[in-house]
Amino acid sequence: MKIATCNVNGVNGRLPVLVRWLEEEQPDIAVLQELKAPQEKFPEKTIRDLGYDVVWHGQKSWNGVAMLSRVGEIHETRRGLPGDPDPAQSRYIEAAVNGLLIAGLYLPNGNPRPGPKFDYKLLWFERLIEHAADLLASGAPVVLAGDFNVMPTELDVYKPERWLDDALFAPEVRAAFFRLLEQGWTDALRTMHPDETIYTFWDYFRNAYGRNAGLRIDHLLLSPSLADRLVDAQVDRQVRGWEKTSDHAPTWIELADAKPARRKQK
DNA sequence: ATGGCACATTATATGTGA
Repeated sequence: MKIATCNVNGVNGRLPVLVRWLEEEQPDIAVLQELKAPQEKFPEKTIRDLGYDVVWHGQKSWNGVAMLSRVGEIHETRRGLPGDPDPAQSRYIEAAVNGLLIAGLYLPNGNPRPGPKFDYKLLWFERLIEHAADLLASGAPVVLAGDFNVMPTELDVYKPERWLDDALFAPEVRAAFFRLLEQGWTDALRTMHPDETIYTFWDYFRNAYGRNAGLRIDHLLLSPSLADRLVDAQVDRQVRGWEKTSDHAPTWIELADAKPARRKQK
């Protein structure tokens, strides 16, 4: 089963890119971020016509998250984090799909640092860490996927020294990411590619994509039972080269089928 | 330190992103 995350940077403005990617790569489950569309303006019919069930949490102008599935119905379990510091911002959606619990998230950018936006990022991160602990404690097979707006290590940023004061690479933000991982989550991309330079984002300026001046900020984190089923993790970096594309490339994992439950011996 | 680009908005400039 292939599970993908993509920050689409405007679901309507970039709908042709999204449709082409879904047709070519056919992810079984996908989470999307930065819809930049109010609830009533989500292109539901286009997505359903491609064979996907879909739920979404829209917001005018900014943020907005969605989940797509072509492997069975989506059973939404929550939208918004418990104790969300600003419920008006649509940044979290969670659902049971095909035997998995999938969380799609869009962590705040947090720039400029210092400032109220950075404080909000840290607060949101703390709420996520608390909720993630509950998800792990449930024992369910969970995928936490989305745009985390964090480069975890120096390997994840083209010029680390230039990003030290940025909200995406600040020490306290990276520390929060590692506190989350230490609960027992597996960073799927990094686990499959331990030493590789692998990015998920290239900005629109200065030919960043052409120069491979990128960042790895989109992540898929796996609960322990799913980490055992991880067989591949990749970035569809070619999508970043298409016309009118997002500045993020789709990122995905492949999970092996769950082992059937052991039958009792007679 | 700045600005480069691109999205959205009861737009024609501004806020936001990373």
